[in-house]
Amino acid sequence: MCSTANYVLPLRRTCEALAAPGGKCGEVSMSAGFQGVRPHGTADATGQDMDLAWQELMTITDLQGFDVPAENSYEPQYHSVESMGAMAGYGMGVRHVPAAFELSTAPYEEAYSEMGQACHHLGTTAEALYPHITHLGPRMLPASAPTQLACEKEQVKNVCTTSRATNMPWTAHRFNMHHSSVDDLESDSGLSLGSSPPLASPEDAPSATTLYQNTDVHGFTFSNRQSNGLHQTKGPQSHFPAASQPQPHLYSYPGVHSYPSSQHSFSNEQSIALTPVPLQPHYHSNTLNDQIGAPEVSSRGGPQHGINPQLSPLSRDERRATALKIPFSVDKIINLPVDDFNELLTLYTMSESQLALVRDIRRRGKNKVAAQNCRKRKLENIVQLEEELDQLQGEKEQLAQQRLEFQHSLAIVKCHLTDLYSKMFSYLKDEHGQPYSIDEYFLQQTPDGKVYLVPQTPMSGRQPC
DNA sequence: GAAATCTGTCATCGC
DNA sequence: TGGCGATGACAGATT
Repeated sequence: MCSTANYVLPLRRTCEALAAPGGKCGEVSMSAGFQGVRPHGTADATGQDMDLAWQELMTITDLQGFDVPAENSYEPQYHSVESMGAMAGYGMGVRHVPAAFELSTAPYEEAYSEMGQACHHLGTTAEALYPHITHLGPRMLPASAPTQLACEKEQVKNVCTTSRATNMPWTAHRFNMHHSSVDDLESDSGLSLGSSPPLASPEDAPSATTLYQNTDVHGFTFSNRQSNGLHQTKGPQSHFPAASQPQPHLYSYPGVHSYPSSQHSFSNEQSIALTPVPLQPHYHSNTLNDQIGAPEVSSRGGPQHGINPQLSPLSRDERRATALKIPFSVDKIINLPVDDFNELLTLYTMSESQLALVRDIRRRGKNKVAAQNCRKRKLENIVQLEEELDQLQGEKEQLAQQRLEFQHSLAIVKCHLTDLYSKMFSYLKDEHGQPYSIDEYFLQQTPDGKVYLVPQTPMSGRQPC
Protein backbone atom coordinates (compact mmCIF):
# COMPACT_ATOMS: atom_id res chain seq x y z
CA MET A 1 0.00 0.00 0.00
CA CYS A 2 2.73 2.35 0.84
CA SER A 3 4.51 1.56 -2.33
CA THR A 4 2.16 3.68 -4.27
CA ALA A 5 4.24 6.09 -6.22
CA ASN A 6 4.03 9.67 -5.17
CA TYR A 7 1.27 8.90 -2.87
CA VAL A 8 -0.07 12.18 -1.74
CA LEU A 9 -2.18 12.03 1.28
CA PRO A 10 -5.60 12.97 0.28
CA LEU A 11 -8.51 14.48 2.00
CA ARG A 12 -6.63 17.43 3.20
CA ARG A 13 -8.86 19.87 1.48
CA THR A 14 -11.99 17.94 1.86
CA CYS A 15 -11.60 17.32 5.50
CA GLU A 16 -10.03 20.51 6.57
CA ALA A 17 -12.95 21.24 8.72
CA LEU A 18 -12.23 18.03 10.49
CA ALA A 19 -8.58 18.67 10.87
CA ALA A 20 -7.11 18.52 14.25
CA PRO A 21 -8.13 21.55 16.18
CA GLY A 22 -4.53 22.09 17.07
CA GLY A 23 -3.51 22.74 13.55
CA LYS A 24 -2.46 26.30 13.14
CA CYS A 25 -2.28 27.48 9.66
CA GLY A 26 0.52 29.85 8.92
CA GLU A 27 1.99 29.61 12.31
CA VAL A 28 4.98 27.61 11.22
CA SER A 29 7.92 29.87 10.87
CA MET A 30 10.31 28.47 8.37
CA SER A 31 13.91 29.30 8.38
CA ALA A 32 15.18 31.19 5.38
CA GLY A 33 17.50 28.39 4.53
CA PHE A 34 14.87 25.77 4.43
CA GLN A 35 15.12 23.94 1.18
CA GLY A 36 11.72 22.64 1.26
CA VAL A 37 12.10 18.91 1.30
CA ARG A 38 13.46 17.00 4.10
CA PRO A 39 13.04 13.52 5.34
CA HIS A 40 10.69 13.34 8.14
CA GLY A 41 11.55 12.07 11.50
CA THR A 42 14.97 13.40 11.51
CA ALA A 43 16.21 13.80 15.01
CA ASP A 44 12.82 14.35 16.41
CA ALA A 45 11.83 12.49 19.50
CA THR A 46 8.48 11.89 18.03
CA GLY A 47 9.86 10.07 15.04
CA GLN A 48 8.67 6.66 16.10
CA ASP A 49 5.29 8.00 16.93
CA MET A 50 5.14 9.47 13.51
CA ASP A 51 6.01 6.17 11.94
CA LEU A 52 3.32 4.48 13.87
CA ALA A 53 0.86 7.16 12.97
CA TRP A 54 1.89 6.97 9.35
CA GLN A 55 1.52 3.24 9.27
CA GLU A 56 -1.84 3.57 10.82
CA LEU A 57 -2.69 6.19 8.30
CA MET A 58 -1.61 4.01 5.45
CA THR A 59 -3.53 1.13 6.84
CA ILE A 60 -6.66 3.17 6.96
CA THR A 61 -6.16 4.58 3.51
CA ASP A 62 -6.21 1.06 2.26
CA LEU A 63 -9.77 1.02 3.28
CA GLN A 64 -10.47 3.45 0.53
CA GLY A 65 -10.11 0.67 -1.89
CA PHE A 66 -13.44 -0.52 -0.77
CA ASP A 67 -14.03 -3.86 -2.09
CA VAL A 68 -17.71 -3.83 -2.48
CA PRO A 69 -19.00 -7.26 -1.88
CA ALA A 70 -19.88 -8.82 -5.13
CA GLU A 71 -23.56 -8.88 -5.60
CA ASN A 72 -25.22 -12.04 -6.39
CA SER A 73 -24.99 -11.95 -10.06
CA TYR A 74 -28.37 -11.89 -11.47
CA GLU A 75 -28.97 -14.73 -13.73
CA PRO A 76 -32.27 -14.53 -15.45
CA GLN A 77 -34.03 -17.72 -15.02
CA TYR A 78 -35.16 -18.10 -18.52
CA HIS A 79 -37.28 -21.06 -19.10
CA SER A 80 -37.26 -22.76 -22.34
CA VAL A 81 -40.31 -22.57 -24.43
CA GLU A 82 -40.29 -26.27 -24.54
CA SER A 83 -40.69 -26.49 -20.86
CA MET A 84 -43.50 -24.06 -21.03
CA GLY A 85 -45.03 -25.88 -23.82
CA ALA A 86 -45.00 -28.97 -21.78
CA MET A 87 -47.56 -27.48 -19.55
CA ALA A 88 -50.70 -29.37 -19.64
CA GLY A 89 -53.88 -27.78 -20.55
CA TYR A 90 -52.20 -25.12 -22.58
CA GLY A 91 -54.96 -22.66 -22.32
CA MET A 92 -57.57 -25.05 -23.37
CA GLY A 93 -58.98 -26.06 -20.12
CA VAL A 94 -62.48 -27.26 -20.02
CA ARG A 95 -64.87 -24.77 -18.71
CA HIS A 96 -67.42 -25.97 -16.35
CA VAL A 97 -70.78 -24.68 -16.92
CA PRO A 98 -73.07 -23.98 -14.08
CA ALA A 99 -75.88 -26.34 -13.90
CA ALA A 100 -78.25 -23.45 -14.13
CA PHE A 101 -77.35 -23.08 -17.72
CA GLU A 102 -78.71 -26.41 -18.51
CA LEU A 103 -82.18 -25.18 -18.00
CA SER A 104 -81.87 -21.66 -19.16
CA THR A 105 -82.93 -22.44 -22.61
CA ALA A 106 -86.13 -20.62 -22.99
CA PRO A 107 -84.72 -17.86 -25.16
CA TYR A 108 -83.55 -20.38 -27.62
CA GLU A 109 -86.48 -22.63 -27.76
CA GLU A 110 -88.52 -20.37 -29.83
CA ALA A 111 -85.92 -19.65 -32.36
CA TYR A 112 -84.47 -22.97 -33.07
CA SER A 113 -85.80 -26.24 -33.96
CA GLU A 114 -85.48 -29.34 -32.01
CA MET A 115 -83.38 -30.71 -34.73
CA GLY A 116 -81.04 -27.87 -34.52
CA GLN A 117 -80.78 -28.31 -30.85
CA ALA A 118 -79.90 -31.87 -31.18
CA CYS A 119 -77.39 -31.15 -33.79
CA HIS A 120 -75.75 -28.51 -31.78
CA HIS A 121 -75.78 -30.53 -28.71
CA LEU A 122 -73.71 -32.87 -30.62
CA GLY A 123 -71.60 -30.17 -32.00
CA THR A 124 -68.16 -29.49 -30.84
CA THR A 125 -66.07 -26.64 -29.89
CA ALA A 126 -62.59 -25.85 -30.83
CA GLU A 127 -61.39 -27.09 -27.53
CA ALA A 128 -63.37 -30.20 -27.78
CA LEU A 129 -62.16 -30.61 -31.26
CA TYR A 130 -58.49 -30.34 -30.62
CA PRO A 131 -57.79 -31.14 -27.02
CA HIS A 132 -55.01 -33.47 -27.86
CA ILE A 133 -53.29 -30.76 -29.76
CA THR A 134 -52.45 -29.22 -26.51
CA HIS A 135 -50.40 -32.18 -25.60
CA LEU A 136 -49.20 -33.53 -28.83
CA GLY A 137 -47.64 -31.75 -31.66
CA PRO A 138 -48.74 -32.48 -35.15
CA ARG A 139 -45.86 -34.85 -35.46
CA MET A 140 -46.41 -36.31 -32.08
CA LEU A 141 -49.69 -37.84 -32.68
CA PRO A 142 -50.14 -41.06 -30.92
CA ALA A 143 -50.06 -44.27 -32.71
CA SER A 144 -53.68 -43.73 -33.32
CA ALA A 145 -52.88 -41.37 -36.12
CA PRO A 146 -51.69 -44.03 -38.49
CA THR A 147 -54.34 -46.18 -37.05
CA GLN A 148 -56.86 -43.62 -37.98
CA LEU A 149 -55.50 -43.51 -41.43
CA ALA A 150 -55.60 -47.25 -41.67
CA CYS A 151 -59.09 -47.16 -40.42
CA GLU A 152 -59.86 -44.60 -43.04
CA LYS A 153 -58.46 -46.84 -45.68
CA GLU A 154 -60.48 -49.66 -44.37
CA GLN A 155 -63.51 -47.52 -44.49
CA VAL A 156 -62.87 -46.67 -48.07
CA LYS A 157 -62.49 -50.27 -48.98
CA ASN A 158 -65.48 -51.47 -47.15
CA VAL A 159 -68.66 -49.67 -47.22
CA CYS A 160 -69.47 -49.27 -43.69
CA THR A 161 -72.44 -51.28 -42.78
CA THR A 162 -72.61 -49.96 -39.34
CA SER A 163 -75.87 -48.54 -38.42
CA ARG A 164 -75.78 -44.86 -38.79
CA ALA A 165 -78.46 -44.43 -36.30
CA THR A 166 -76.69 -46.30 -33.61
CA ASN A 167 -73.02 -45.86 -34.19
CA MET A 168 -72.87 -42.54 -35.91
CA PRO A 169 -75.74 -40.59 -34.59
CA TRP A 170 -73.79 -37.43 -34.31
CA THR A 171 -72.74 -37.71 -37.88
CA ALA A 172 -76.22 -38.06 -39.04
CA HIS A 173 -77.17 -35.16 -36.91
CA ARG A 174 -74.46 -33.09 -38.30
CA PHE A 175 -75.44 -33.68 -41.80
CA ASN A 176 -78.98 -33.09 -40.95
CA MET A 177 -78.16 -30.05 -38.99
CA HIS A 178 -76.47 -28.65 -41.94
CA HIS A 179 -79.73 -28.65 -43.66
CA SER A 180 -80.73 -25.99 -41.33
CA SER A 181 -77.59 -24.13 -40.60
CA VAL A 182 -76.21 -23.17 -43.88
CA ASP A 183 -76.69 -19.58 -42.96
CA ASP A 184 -73.92 -20.03 -40.48
CA LEU A 185 -71.60 -20.52 -43.28
CA GLU A 186 -72.38 -17.13 -44.53
CA SER A 187 -72.84 -15.19 -41.39
CA ASP A 188 -69.80 -16.73 -39.88
CA SER A 189 -67.40 -16.29 -42.63
CA GLY A 190 -64.52 -15.89 -40.30
CA LEU A 191 -62.70 -13.87 -42.86
CA SER A 192 -61.37 -10.56 -41.95
CA LEU A 193 -63.48 -7.92 -43.43
CA GLY A 194 -61.63 -6.11 -46.05
CA SER A 195 -59.26 -8.90 -46.56
CA SER A 196 -59.54 -11.02 -49.54
CA PRO A 197 -60.43 -14.54 -48.72
CA PRO A 198 -58.36 -17.13 -50.42
CA LEU A 199 -59.60 -17.59 -53.89
CA ALA A 200 -59.19 -21.24 -53.48
CA SER A 201 -61.41 -21.22 -50.52
CA PRO A 202 -64.52 -23.21 -51.02
CA GLU A 203 -66.39 -20.26 -49.72
CA ASP A 204 -65.90 -18.76 -53.07
CA ALA A 205 -66.55 -21.88 -54.91
CA PRO A 206 -69.77 -21.89 -56.81
CA SER A 207 -70.90 -24.99 -55.10
CA ALA A 208 -70.25 -23.52 -51.75
CA THR A 209 -71.98 -20.37 -52.73
CA THR A 210 -74.94 -22.38 -53.66
CA LEU A 211 -74.86 -24.03 -50.35
CA TYR A 212 -74.71 -20.88 -48.43
CA GLN A 213 -77.74 -19.52 -50.09
CA ASN A 214 -79.96 -21.83 -48.20
CA THR A 215 -80.40 -20.21 -44.93
CA ASP A 216 -83.81 -21.34 -44.02
CA VAL A 217 -84.51 -24.95 -44.15
CA HIS A 218 -87.58 -26.68 -42.99
CA GLY A 219 -88.84 -23.45 -41.77
CA PHE A 220 -86.07 -23.02 -39.25
CA THR A 221 -83.41 -20.48 -39.19
CA PHE A 222 -80.17 -21.23 -37.47
CA SER A 223 -77.38 -19.23 -36.17
CA ASN A 224 -74.45 -19.95 -33.99
CA ARG A 225 -76.53 -19.79 -30.91
CA GLN A 226 -78.83 -22.59 -31.36
CA SER A 227 -80.39 -25.24 -29.38
CA ASN A 228 -80.54 -25.77 -25.72
CA GLY A 229 -80.22 -28.52 -23.29
CA LEU A 230 -83.83 -29.36 -22.79
CA HIS A 231 -83.73 -32.26 -25.11
CA GLN A 232 -80.45 -33.63 -24.20
CA THR A 233 -81.95 -36.70 -22.75
CA LYS A 234 -83.51 -37.60 -25.96
CA GLY A 235 -81.85 -39.98 -28.22
CA PRO A 236 -80.22 -38.44 -31.19
CA GLN A 237 -82.76 -39.90 -33.45
CA SER A 238 -85.53 -38.22 -31.69
CA HIS A 239 -84.17 -34.85 -32.63
CA PHE A 240 -85.03 -35.26 -36.19
CA PRO A 241 -88.27 -33.81 -37.26
CA ALA A 242 -90.08 -36.05 -39.59
CA ALA A 243 -89.02 -34.03 -42.55
CA SER A 244 -85.42 -34.17 -41.59
CA GLN A 245 -84.98 -37.70 -40.53
CA PRO A 246 -81.95 -39.22 -42.08
CA GLN A 247 -82.77 -39.86 -45.60
CA PRO A 248 -81.05 -42.17 -47.95
CA HIS A 249 -79.34 -39.15 -49.43
CA LEU A 250 -78.23 -37.14 -46.56
CA TYR A 251 -76.26 -34.82 -48.76
CA SER A 252 -79.28 -33.81 -50.67
CA TYR A 253 -79.29 -30.44 -49.12
CA PRO A 254 -81.91 -28.14 -50.40
CA GLY A 255 -80.32 -25.92 -52.88
CA VAL A 256 -77.42 -28.20 -53.46
CA HIS A 257 -77.73 -29.60 -56.87
CA SER A 258 -74.34 -29.55 -58.36
CA TYR A 259 -72.26 -31.41 -55.91
CA PRO A 260 -69.64 -33.27 -57.85
CA SER A 261 -69.62 -36.90 -57.13
CA SER A 262 -66.37 -38.60 -56.57
CA GLN A 263 -65.07 -41.76 -58.01
CA HIS A 264 -65.35 -43.25 -54.62
CA SER A 265 -68.99 -43.06 -55.10
CA PHE A 266 -69.63 -40.59 -52.42
CA SER A 267 -73.05 -41.70 -51.95
CA ASN A 268 -74.55 -40.00 -49.04
CA GLU A 269 -74.69 -43.15 -47.09
CA GLN A 270 -71.11 -43.93 -47.68
CA SER A 271 -70.09 -40.46 -46.93
CA ILE A 272 -71.66 -40.75 -43.62
CA ALA A 273 -70.02 -44.03 -43.08
CA LEU A 274 -66.71 -42.48 -43.91
CA THR A 275 -67.25 -39.63 -41.66
CA PRO A 276 -65.01 -39.94 -38.70
CA VAL A 277 -65.54 -42.83 -36.50
CA PRO A 278 -65.71 -41.98 -32.85
CA LEU A 279 -62.03 -42.13 -32.32
CA GLN A 280 -62.06 -39.31 -29.87
CA PRO A 281 -64.74 -39.73 -27.33
CA HIS A 282 -64.69 -36.12 -26.25
CA TYR A 283 -65.43 -35.13 -29.74
CA HIS A 284 -67.66 -37.85 -30.97
CA SER A 285 -69.43 -38.46 -27.80
CA ASN A 286 -72.74 -40.04 -28.34
CA THR A 287 -74.15 -38.78 -25.14
CA LEU A 288 -74.94 -35.22 -24.60
CA ASN A 289 -73.88 -35.44 -21.05
CA ASP A 290 -70.43 -36.14 -22.27
CA GLN A 291 -70.40 -32.77 -23.85
CA ILE A 292 -71.90 -30.68 -21.17
CA GLY A 293 -68.53 -29.69 -19.90
CA ALA A 294 -67.15 -28.99 -23.28
CA PRO A 295 -66.38 -25.36 -23.74
CA GLU A 296 -67.73 -23.59 -26.69
CA VAL A 297 -65.91 -21.30 -28.91
CA SER A 298 -67.54 -18.86 -31.11
CA SER A 299 -66.95 -19.32 -34.72
CA ARG A 300 -64.77 -16.31 -34.53
CA GLY A 301 -63.69 -14.50 -31.51
CA GLY A 302 -64.04 -14.81 -27.85
CA PRO A 303 -65.69 -17.35 -25.74
CA GLN A 304 -69.39 -17.33 -25.45
CA HIS A 305 -69.58 -17.13 -21.74
CA GLY A 306 -72.93 -17.60 -20.29
CA ILE A 307 -74.09 -19.79 -23.08
CA ASN A 308 -74.72 -23.38 -22.50
CA PRO A 309 -71.91 -25.29 -24.07
CA GLN A 310 -74.48 -27.62 -25.39
CA LEU A 311 -75.60 -24.82 -27.56
CA SER A 312 -72.29 -24.78 -29.30
CA PRO A 313 -72.64 -25.08 -32.97
CA LEU A 314 -70.32 -26.92 -35.15
CA SER A 315 -67.23 -25.05 -35.90
CA ARG A 316 -67.15 -23.13 -39.07
CA ASP A 317 -64.76 -25.51 -40.65
CA GLU A 318 -66.83 -28.43 -39.59
CA ARG A 319 -69.81 -26.91 -41.22
CA ARG A 320 -67.85 -26.20 -44.30
CA ALA A 321 -66.47 -29.68 -44.34
CA THR A 322 -69.94 -30.99 -43.96
CA ALA A 323 -71.21 -28.71 -46.64
CA LEU A 324 -68.64 -29.90 -49.09
CA LYS A 325 -68.98 -33.45 -47.93
CA ILE A 326 -65.43 -33.86 -46.88
CA PRO A 327 -65.19 -37.55 -46.19
CA PHE A 328 -63.00 -37.33 -43.13
CA SER A 329 -62.97 -35.45 -39.95
CA VAL A 330 -61.65 -32.03 -39.32
CA ASP A 331 -59.51 -33.57 -36.64
CA LYS A 332 -57.77 -35.67 -39.15
CA ILE A 333 -57.45 -32.83 -41.54
CA ILE A 334 -55.69 -30.78 -38.96
CA ASN A 335 -53.77 -33.26 -36.94
CA LEU A 336 -52.54 -35.86 -39.32
CA PRO A 337 -48.89 -35.59 -40.22
CA VAL A 338 -48.39 -34.21 -43.63
CA ASP A 339 -47.50 -37.54 -45.10
CA ASP A 340 -50.51 -39.22 -43.67
CA PHE A 341 -52.59 -36.28 -44.63
CA ASN A 342 -51.47 -36.43 -48.21
CA GLU A 343 -51.98 -40.12 -48.23
CA LEU A 344 -55.41 -39.62 -46.90
CA LEU A 345 -56.14 -37.21 -49.69
CA THR A 346 -55.09 -39.76 -52.20
CA LEU A 347 -57.63 -42.15 -50.85
CA TYR A 348 -60.40 -39.94 -52.01
CA THR A 349 -61.09 -38.18 -55.19
CA MET A 350 -62.21 -34.75 -54.27
CA SER A 351 -63.07 -31.71 -56.23
CA GLU A 352 -60.86 -28.70 -56.28
CA SER A 353 -63.11 -26.90 -53.90
CA GLN A 354 -63.02 -29.82 -51.54
CA LEU A 355 -59.28 -29.98 -51.67
CA ALA A 356 -59.04 -26.28 -51.19
CA LEU A 357 -61.33 -26.46 -48.23
CA VAL A 358 -59.41 -29.32 -46.71
CA ARG A 359 -56.16 -27.44 -47.02
CA ASP A 360 -57.76 -24.31 -45.68
CA ILE A 361 -59.09 -26.21 -42.72
CA ARG A 362 -55.71 -27.70 -42.10
CA ARG A 363 -53.97 -24.39 -42.36
CA ARG A 364 -56.45 -22.60 -40.16
CA GLY A 365 -56.53 -25.37 -37.62
CA LYS A 366 -52.82 -25.44 -37.26
CA ASN A 367 -52.59 -21.72 -37.19
CA LYS A 368 -55.24 -21.54 -34.54
CA VAL A 369 -53.26 -23.82 -32.30
CA ALA A 370 -50.12 -21.91 -33.11
CA ALA A 371 -51.81 -18.67 -32.22
CA GLN A 372 -52.96 -20.12 -28.94
CA ASN A 373 -49.49 -21.32 -28.17
CA CYS A 374 -48.04 -18.02 -29.23
CA ARG A 375 -50.34 -16.11 -26.93
CA LYS A 376 -49.67 -18.49 -24.14
CA ARG A 377 -45.97 -17.95 -24.55
CA LYS A 378 -46.44 -14.24 -24.73
CA LEU A 379 -48.34 -14.19 -21.48
CA GLU A 380 -45.80 -16.42 -19.83
CA ASN A 381 -43.04 -14.18 -21.05
CA ILE A 382 -44.82 -11.17 -19.65
CA VAL A 383 -45.22 -12.87 -16.31
CA GLN A 384 -41.60 -13.90 -16.32
CA LEU A 385 -40.43 -10.41 -17.22
CA GLU A 386 -42.53 -8.96 -14.47
CA GLU A 387 -40.94 -11.34 -12.02
CA GLU A 388 -37.51 -10.38 -13.27
CA LEU A 389 -38.43 -6.75 -12.97
CA ASP A 390 -39.50 -7.22 -9.40
CA GLN A 391 -36.30 -9.07 -8.64
CA LEU A 392 -34.17 -6.39 -10.27
CA GLN A 393 -35.97 -3.66 -8.41
CA GLY A 394 -35.31 -5.49 -5.18
CA GLU A 395 -31.66 -5.77 -6.05
CA LYS A 396 -31.55 -2.12 -6.96
CA GLU A 397 -32.97 -1.15 -3.61
CA GLN A 398 -30.53 -3.42 -1.87
CA LEU A 399 -27.62 -1.92 -3.77
CA ALA A 400 -28.81 1.58 -2.99
CA GLN A 401 -28.91 0.69 0.68
CA GLN A 402 -25.42 -0.72 0.49
CA ARG A 403 -24.27 2.39 -1.29
CA LEU A 404 -25.53 4.53 1.53
CA GLU A 405 -23.82 2.33 4.05
CA PHE A 406 -20.54 2.49 2.18
CA GLN A 407 -20.79 6.21 1.80
CA HIS A 408 -21.30 6.50 5.51
CA SER A 409 -18.33 4.28 6.17
CA LEU A 410 -16.26 6.24 3.72
CA ALA A 411 -17.08 9.49 5.45
CA ILE A 412 -16.03 8.02 8.75
CA VAL A 413 -12.75 6.80 7.29
CA LYS A 414 -12.11 10.15 5.71
CA CYS A 415 -12.59 11.87 9.00
CA HIS A 416 -10.29 9.41 10.62
CA LEU A 417 -7.72 10.04 7.95
CA THR A 418 -7.95 13.74 8.44
CA ASP A 419 -7.45 13.32 12.14
CA LEU A 420 -4.42 11.17 11.60
CA TYR A 421 -3.02 13.54 9.04
CA SER A 422 -3.35 16.42 11.40
CA LYS A 423 -1.94 14.35 14.17
CA MET A 424 1.11 13.57 12.09
CA PHE A 425 1.65 17.22 11.38
CA SER A 426 1.47 17.94 15.03
CA TYR A 427 4.49 15.70 15.52
CA LEU A 428 6.54 17.52 12.92
CA LYS A 429 8.68 20.30 14.22
CA ASP A 430 11.09 22.54 12.47
CA GLU A 431 14.55 23.33 13.67
CA HIS A 432 13.04 25.87 16.01
CA GLY A 433 10.70 23.38 17.48
CA GLN A 434 7.77 24.97 15.79
CA PRO A 435 5.15 22.76 14.15
CA TYR A 436 4.74 22.91 10.44
CA SER A 437 1.64 24.39 9.09
CA ILE A 438 -0.66 21.87 7.57
CA ASP A 439 -1.55 24.50 5.03
CA GLU A 440 2.02 25.15 3.98
CA TYR A 441 3.26 21.60 3.87
CA PHE A 442 1.95 18.26 2.92
CA LEU A 443 3.21 14.77 3.27
CA GLN A 444 4.25 12.81 0.26
CA GLN A 445 5.38 9.26 0.01
CA THR A 446 7.90 8.19 -2.55
CA PRO A 447 8.03 4.83 -4.22
CA ASP A 448 10.75 3.70 -1.90
CA GLY A 449 8.39 4.09 0.99
CA LYS A 450 9.92 7.22 2.43
CA VAL A 451 7.69 10.04 3.47
CA TYR A 452 8.70 13.61 2.86
CA LEU A 453 7.39 16.85 4.07
CA VAL A 454 6.83 18.93 1.00
CA PRO A 455 6.16 22.61 1.13
CA GLN A 456 3.04 23.86 -0.52
CA THR A 457 3.77 25.69 -3.73
CA PRO A 458 1.55 26.67 -6.57
CA MET A 459 3.35 24.06 -8.64
CA SER A 460 2.60 21.39 -6.13
CA GLY A 461 -1.02 21.82 -6.71
CA ARG A 462 -1.68 22.42 -3.10
CA GLN A 463 -3.53 25.45 -2.19
CA PRO A 464 -2.82 27.24 1.03
CA CYS A 465 -5.53 27.73 3.47
C1' DG B 1 -72.27 2.45 -25.55
C1' DA B 2 -67.23 2.39 -24.94
C1' DA B 3 -63.29 -0.03 -23.52
C1' DA B 4 -60.98 -4.21 -22.51
C1' DT B 5 -60.34 -8.82 -23.47
C1' DC B 6 -60.51 -13.09 -25.97
C1' DT B 7 -60.11 -15.62 -30.00
C1' DG B 8 -59.94 -16.89 -34.89
C1' DT B 9 -57.92 -15.64 -39.08
C1' DC B 10 -54.73 -13.74 -42.40
C1' DA B 11 -50.27 -12.31 -43.98
C1' DT B 12 -45.65 -12.78 -43.60
C1' DC B 13 -41.22 -14.49 -42.35
C1' DG B 14 -37.82 -17.85 -41.43
C1' DC B 15 -36.52 -22.59 -41.03
C1' DT C 1 -40.63 -25.55 -53.28
C1' DG C 2 -44.00 -26.75 -50.03
C1' DG C 3 -45.00 -27.40 -45.22
C1' DC C 4 -45.04 -25.55 -40.90
C1' DG C 5 -44.38 -22.87 -36.74
C1' DA C 6 -44.17 -18.19 -34.93
C1' DT C 7 -46.04 -13.81 -34.66
C1' DG C 8 -47.99 -9.16 -35.67
C1' DA C 9 -52.14 -7.25 -37.13
C1' DC C 10 -56.90 -7.18 -37.70
C1' DA C 11 -61.66 -7.92 -36.66
C1' DG C 12 -65.69 -10.03 -34.51
C1' DA C 13 -67.62 -11.61 -30.17
C1' DT C 14 -67.94 -11.15 -25.51
C1' DT C 15 -67.49 -9.12 -20.97
